[in-house]
Amino acid sequence: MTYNPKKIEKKWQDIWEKSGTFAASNDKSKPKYYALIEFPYPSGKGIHVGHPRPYTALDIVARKRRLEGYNVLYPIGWDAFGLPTENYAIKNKVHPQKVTERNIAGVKSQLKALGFSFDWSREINTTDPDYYKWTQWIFLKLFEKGLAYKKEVSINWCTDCKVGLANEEVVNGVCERCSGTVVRKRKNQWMLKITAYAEKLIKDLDLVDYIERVKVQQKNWIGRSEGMEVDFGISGGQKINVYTTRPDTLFGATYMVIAPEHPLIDMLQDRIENIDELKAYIEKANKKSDFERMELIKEKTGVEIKGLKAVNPVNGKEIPVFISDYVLMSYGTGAIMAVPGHDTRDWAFARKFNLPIIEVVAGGNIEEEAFTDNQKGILVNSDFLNGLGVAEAKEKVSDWLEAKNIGKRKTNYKLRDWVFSRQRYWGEPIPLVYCQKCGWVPIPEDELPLLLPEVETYAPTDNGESPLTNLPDWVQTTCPQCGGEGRRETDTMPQWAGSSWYFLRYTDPHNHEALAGKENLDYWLPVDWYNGGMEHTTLHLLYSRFWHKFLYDYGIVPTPEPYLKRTSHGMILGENNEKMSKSRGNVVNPDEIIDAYGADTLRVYEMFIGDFEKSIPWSQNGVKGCRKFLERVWKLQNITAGEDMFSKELESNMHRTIKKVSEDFEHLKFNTAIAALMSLLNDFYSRAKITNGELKAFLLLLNPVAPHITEELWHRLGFDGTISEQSWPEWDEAKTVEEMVEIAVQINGKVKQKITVPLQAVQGDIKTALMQDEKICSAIADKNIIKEVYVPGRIYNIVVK
RNA sequence: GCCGGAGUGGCGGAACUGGCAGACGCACAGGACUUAAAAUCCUGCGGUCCUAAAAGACCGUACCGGUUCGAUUCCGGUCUCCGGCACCA
Repeated sequence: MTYNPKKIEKKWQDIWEKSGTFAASNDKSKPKYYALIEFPYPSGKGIHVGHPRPYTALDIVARKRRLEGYNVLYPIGWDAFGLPTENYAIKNKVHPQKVTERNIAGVKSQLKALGFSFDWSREINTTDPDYYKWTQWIFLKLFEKGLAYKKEVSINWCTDCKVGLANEEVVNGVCERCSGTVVRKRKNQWMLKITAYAEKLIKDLDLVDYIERVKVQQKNWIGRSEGMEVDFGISGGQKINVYTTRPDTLFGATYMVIAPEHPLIDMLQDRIENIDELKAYIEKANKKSDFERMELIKEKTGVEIKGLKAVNPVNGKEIPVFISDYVLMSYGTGAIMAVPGHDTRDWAFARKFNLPIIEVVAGGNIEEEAFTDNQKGILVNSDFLNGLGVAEAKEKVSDWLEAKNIGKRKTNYKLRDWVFSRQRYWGEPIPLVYCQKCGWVPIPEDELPLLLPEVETYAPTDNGESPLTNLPDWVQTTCPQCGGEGRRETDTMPQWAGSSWYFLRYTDPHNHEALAGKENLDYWLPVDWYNGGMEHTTLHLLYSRFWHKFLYDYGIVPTPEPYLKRTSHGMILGENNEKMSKSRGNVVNPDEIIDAYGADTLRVYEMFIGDFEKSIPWSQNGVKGCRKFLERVWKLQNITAGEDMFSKELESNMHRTIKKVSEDFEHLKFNTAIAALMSLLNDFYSRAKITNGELKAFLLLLNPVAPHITEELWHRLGFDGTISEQSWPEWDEAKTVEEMVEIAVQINGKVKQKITVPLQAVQGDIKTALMQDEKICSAIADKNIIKEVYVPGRIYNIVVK
């Protein structure tokens, strides 16, 4: 009779598994619901208590949906390529596949002990050739459409991992994974043209229900801006094309700046008088790492290009041209017109180099700082623009420039193409062959998957090439197109590849003919609810939306967006309020909590701990409190219960709680849902007797959070079947209110008395009652009533003087 | 610097659409049970003042001000913390 979670949890997990309780059905007549969590990386250290938080949240949603009659897909798999496994393999000389298998087994048993209602029959693994065959296949489709291309680019190079990194993987100028120094390195890399989808990736955010901060962060990352490209002529021929979002300030352009890498310098070097000085500056700028560049932000540097003058097209004035590394080659045209009066950076540069600062938008004090407000200002010193506001001036000057054919409107994005090559072993091989005659040629589809070959050492070569280059027999091949000599690509794909489409595979995980069958994709997509970490907003979430959009345009998937709804959870911190990590020694392992208190306790605690969207420190005492709650739930089997209805006394509380829990589960408010269940339980224990109907409803409401104990009690109380095959309780709105309500009586807004009145009472009734109340009468005795406010069911406020 | 989000008891946190601030839980204190402890159950628990006690009064949701019969909630300003971006023209 004592509550022994160890016994009952294992028991029900076995029953669920044997009877396939949570397997998604292929019966497509039922309405579907697709709930998704970010599939875990199988780490050798296993999971900590932070991982189950989002899994439990969507497990609640999935279980509730099943009780509501949906055919639910709640799948799980492994995002198993990646550096930690590879580094372990290098160090211990084990095949990463072996390491991966071992790690998966470990994490799998941890997850199984938590009793999630995953459909394990659809388990996938990104390192499984049957899976990565389709990752490679998608890459070939991208290549076919010209969205994958190889280019020598300056990439972020981690000197420790010896690997190229995407911009998204560089955090504060250092490597996201190992905190190693990141330098710029020129390398031939495969790139994916995510920029081709920049516009759609912003616009289609209107089609989806993502929490606002995710949308905002994605928009900022893509960084759309509208402006103009304008030509400035150069004395002696040639022109410089600049990009600006403030064409209205054209009359205030007093100099120009081009990026150190700008091709114009090479092109015009004969006409440049101080070419040596420029070259010295360029070399210095090149050598700066990103980190140094950031450090030096405050101090502007640059060199004037002697021998060249530019001409401002609106007024024909000659202005000097500089090179400076505050202008980036990778954005816009790599050249700017500088308007020191109305741009902070130009202002600082102009001050340092003693360049004229002209006010063309009145409203600030350009002696003190640049005036950048584009709402309030009025144009001055600007000929035909004088007197206009910034917005009108922009329009007018843009039309003027376009009419004269010296400028055109242009939209730019901060988003860059995705560096897709990694010089590492543990990733999907890129299925292309280089042929002298034919260039890059895809290997035939029927030869996919291109398997990762066996190698002796998994470490990259000293000059930073993939270890696959050490396999001449593998690298040497024939060109699939002409049959001549060919060399295989030795770079592999980044970890983000496999996770960019995994949710598609879940709909049909064993398909050998396609990444998933059309009828399955049509039925299951889009994902109805996807929960994941904020840290993936500009990485995985953006990448997978890009791939999905591409596949949509290709006609493979039925929806323009992969995920209908996206939410995000807060981290669970260590008890010392710091991020959980081995080095801080504050990691809590779920196994220990399950062993000491049970999986249901852990689940309840993680949902009750606080606001789901906020980070929160772990508290061992809080866990104990949740165990205590379940102990009290367990004792419900001793309580005397009668018929199947709700009793008169509890009726409105029952309906209110059903409503609250049902709604709270939909809005990530798991903490208040559980609080409501605790209150209801307290109410149960304050009664002499409760009914079976009340017991059943309570167990059903608690079931998604604490599935094992509720199954067991359902069984012990002799109710029919298992709880998992029941229906979610319904509430009657009319019955959620009490007949008698307590209202607060205020004098001048301060509560002086409380009275209980029928809900339907009108103001007159209450006034009559109040006039008989001693306290109220004495409080207003010698005063005049100025006003009375009655809010039915809430307050009655008497204003006196 | 820019863009988001947040500041409520000793702690985690509640509070509908402007309507009784502090639900629910933790910690703590007192009591019951016990040889004892644990567990369990009951009671109390924002602050200050007043009272023998009860009752009561005032203050209180980061800070300053405003709107309102009434503000944690709305408006203006300030401060602090967290997350993201960071020379993107």
